[in-house]
Amino acid sequence: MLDLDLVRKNPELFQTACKNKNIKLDVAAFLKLDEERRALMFENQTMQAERNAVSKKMPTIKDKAEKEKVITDMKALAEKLKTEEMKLAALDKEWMAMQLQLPSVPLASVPVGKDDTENVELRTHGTIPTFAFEPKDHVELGTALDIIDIPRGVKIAGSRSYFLKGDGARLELAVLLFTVDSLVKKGFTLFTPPLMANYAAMMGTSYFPGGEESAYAVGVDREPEVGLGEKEAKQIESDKHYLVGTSEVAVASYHSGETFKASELPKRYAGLSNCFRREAGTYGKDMHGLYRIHQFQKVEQVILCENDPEVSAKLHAEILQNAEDVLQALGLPYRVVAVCTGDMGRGQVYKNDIETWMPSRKGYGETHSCSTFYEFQARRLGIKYEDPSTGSGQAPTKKFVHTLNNTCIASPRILIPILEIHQNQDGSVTIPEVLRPYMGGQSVISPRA
RNA sequence: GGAGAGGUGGCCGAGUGGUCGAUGGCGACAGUCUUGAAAACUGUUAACCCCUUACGGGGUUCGAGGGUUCGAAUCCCUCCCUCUCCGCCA
Repeated sequence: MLDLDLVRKNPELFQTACKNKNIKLDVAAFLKLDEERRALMFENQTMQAERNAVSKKMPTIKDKAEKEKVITDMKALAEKLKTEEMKLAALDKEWMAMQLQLPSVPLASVPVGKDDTENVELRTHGTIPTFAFEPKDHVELGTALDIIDIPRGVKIAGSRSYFLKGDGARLELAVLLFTVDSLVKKGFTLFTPPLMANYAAMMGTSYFPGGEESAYAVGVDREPEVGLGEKEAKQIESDKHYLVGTSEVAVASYHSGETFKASELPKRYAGLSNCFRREAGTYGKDMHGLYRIHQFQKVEQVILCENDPEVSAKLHAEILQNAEDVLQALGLPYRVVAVCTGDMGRGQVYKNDIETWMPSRKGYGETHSCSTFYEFQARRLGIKYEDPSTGSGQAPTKKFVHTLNNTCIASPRILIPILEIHQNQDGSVTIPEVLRPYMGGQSVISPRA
């Protein structure tokens, strides 16, 4: 939820943000509803005030006849209040649904565009490799090396599933651990968070409403046991949890409802987790290999900081650099793009993607996503801090923190460029030097004899 | 899975139908005293929302949601969560 006062005073600002972010919302219609709601609230509160006043007097009324009359009157009032409250509840529901659609306003520097084709390249790093031989793609390489097994993954878990095997699984762990260590050295606190989250966390991080189709829901009726019939498992509404698509959901929610002292900020957090994505609506897209799959592992950076655009901008640059440091250490060429309005989320005010060169795609593929939210998530999550700049004497003003997050590494997608770029003519893959300590000193993955 | 206990303000903990947003304690903040500190004493200490330019007024919140009632922290129902013991288990 946004600062509604801001929306009320600058409707056109938010209408433009809706347009640029491809969000279908009539801000004027929302504000009209907002006004109706407030008017009805005022009416109801006036009735409630009367009821309360009379209730307070009630014990002092001794006269029987008078008491009878008051009770009769109050009965009528209670009746009326009840119907009005039902009206308000209906209005509230509609209001909340619209309110959650409201986007944050992108910074002025964000390019306006309709989708990822209109993202703007900011800079590139590294040299795009050329091969003296016909390079293989990661699936060919991985299959020949017996480190990736997609057909059997599909056999067990359906399309977009895979096994990493042997040195492939070890390579993944090595990349993750190397990344974790690099962040820990920079002062980040590592988390292994819950992989299941409730609605509040999904909503608080602004994945819901809107992203329900992308998340797996768990909390199923156990009755239709396997083998007893193909009756569809029913989801128990009250017991429902969602498999997280990123540890950001849990890590950013970690402090929900809490208030920091300013001296405790910023928080530099890193989450290591499996990530689950239904990839609904991507049928037929990126079907080859390990690019777009349902389950992966990711090291995510999450920052909570003061409500100051300069501070969060600085931290945005910092976590972007952290990811770049990892890519550079792995010897992977990449580029950084400014994500345009149409390709950014509802809550984000600024976003960069890092795209890593993938020979088999003959282009850059998205591997990282670095977002600044300002207070959008913090408002939903209720994360505040005491602003020290409050004049001395009285209670400090509480402000919402700014939140940011960025991928530091996501696997197996990152294995695509690692395998493809570091492949050798004989089908072996040279392990990047920084990963070797995590693989017992091994320097190359070779075909088995 | 079986049995039991419990969820009240920043924390602890009273409160079982009515002037209760809630006694008391702790903590925090401010002041008095003190060279300073401690102690002692005094005072102030919730969040969110609505009306109002403001002063101020009002509403909601005692795990959540429903119900009974003129009136609910208190009675009834459902759910969620926490804790203890037993069982099972990585």
